[in-house]
Amino acid sequence: MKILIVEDETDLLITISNYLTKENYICELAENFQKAFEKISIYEYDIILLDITLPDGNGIDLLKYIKKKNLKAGIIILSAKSSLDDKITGLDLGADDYITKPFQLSELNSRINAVLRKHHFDGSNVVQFNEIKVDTVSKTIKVNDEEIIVTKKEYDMLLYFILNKNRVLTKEAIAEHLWNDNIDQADNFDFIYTHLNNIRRKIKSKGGTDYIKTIYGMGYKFSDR
Amino acid sequence: MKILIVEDETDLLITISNYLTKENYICELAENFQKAFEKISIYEYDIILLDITLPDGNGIDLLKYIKKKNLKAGIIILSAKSSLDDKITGLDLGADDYITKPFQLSELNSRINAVLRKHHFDGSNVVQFNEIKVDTVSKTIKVNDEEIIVTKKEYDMLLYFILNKNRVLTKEAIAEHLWNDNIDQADNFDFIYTHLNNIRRKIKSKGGTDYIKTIYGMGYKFSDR
DNA sequence: CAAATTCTAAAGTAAATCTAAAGTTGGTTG
DNA sequence: CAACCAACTTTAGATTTACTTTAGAATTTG
Repeated sequence: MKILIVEDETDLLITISNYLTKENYICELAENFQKAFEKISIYEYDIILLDITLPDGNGIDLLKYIKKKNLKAGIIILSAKSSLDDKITGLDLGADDYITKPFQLSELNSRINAVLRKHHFDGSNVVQFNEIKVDTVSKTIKVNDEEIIVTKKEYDMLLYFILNKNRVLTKEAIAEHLWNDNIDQADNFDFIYTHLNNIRRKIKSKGGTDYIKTIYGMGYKFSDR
Repeated sequence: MKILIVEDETDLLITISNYLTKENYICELAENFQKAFEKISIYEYDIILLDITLPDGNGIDLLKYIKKKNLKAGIIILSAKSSLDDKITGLDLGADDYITKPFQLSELNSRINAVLRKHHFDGSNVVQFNEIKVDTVSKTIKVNDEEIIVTKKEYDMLLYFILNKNRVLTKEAIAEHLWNDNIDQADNFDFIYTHLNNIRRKIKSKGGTDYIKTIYGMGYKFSDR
């Protein structure tokens, strides 16, 4: 899961990023309006953490822009004061949750989980596709009710496939979602092959179907047919 | 075990905290409604000691909030007078016990123990997982009926694992539960490794099984399988 | 201040991730 | 349709990251 953190206090920005990275999220950082705007225009995120007060603009405007562009990201507002006005404005404009600084990182984490559940997982903790079940709390995967032991990257990749079933995903899209932007974009993405192969092997080992169809020259499609 | 003490008389607050810290509880303090509310929204506690009369609000409202959020903390009300009304209201709203000021600290301690026993330990003083027995009164641990000598941190950590068996606990979650909030969140939690290693070594020394499974990149899970 | 506990740091080990290269398949073109 | 190239698959192993273990420094406790 990929998160954009928009926050002008650099210390807090780094603290949040370190914590969420340890919790196995892919994090990208924006310390002002301008950078946040650029990133939002270019990349897709699952969650955006949005500080309202930025040195060069207002987070509310970013929120409006996100909603206008109809982006699928869940939005959690970070606000310095428990200002009821800001809170109401934010939630009215379509933010999914609101957290008042200072906050405990574990609290942020559980709110992120709640928003992800609501937004991307149809309200459940388990994302299922036929005989494959992904438990997003214990971060485990079962095939025909037998657990397969997967690494973080394998887990992320399989979840990304299932959440984007029936859509062709290019290697570039996969790389963009599973790695943050300090990876060299000009590189070839051959390392994806290795992870893909591991997932396919592990699913087959429990008698699962290989739903990951190779679309030659295009990418991959996770699908029944 | 982690305790939140909500009490506006600073002297009493400090006195209780000092005493309970010596009794090996992790204590956090809130001297008004606002702070207590913030802490309750953010952290998990095993016990909350709740003064009803606060300068900026009513403890009963906090109690309602705790019950509404369905928090697992046991609640003991501290009340200045033996006001029967407050007592009945508190217990009706789901408080677990009630103690009237002034009280003996040892009396408070035994009430805390009783609530913990009822709430977390299924009514018993001994929490058991196969060949491992934790006696929560004498705070001793037996493996195959032989005592292992553990330090406070080791005792707390093992009890936390057993009470959260079959759940993956991240290093962050462990740190949050076993240390109070003056620990620097940005830090790495490498010191956990040392305590963990000590627990594993001591359990093995009496022929016990190492139920603490390492989930690489995720955390630890105390489990049979 | 002596002893025990807790934390820090560093060396050792294991696992995950990435790289590279050999093998295979599919599509294109003469 | 045969030959070739590009894209994908698979495997081995190099690199990086995460965890384990140990020793000892710093802190707390009696």
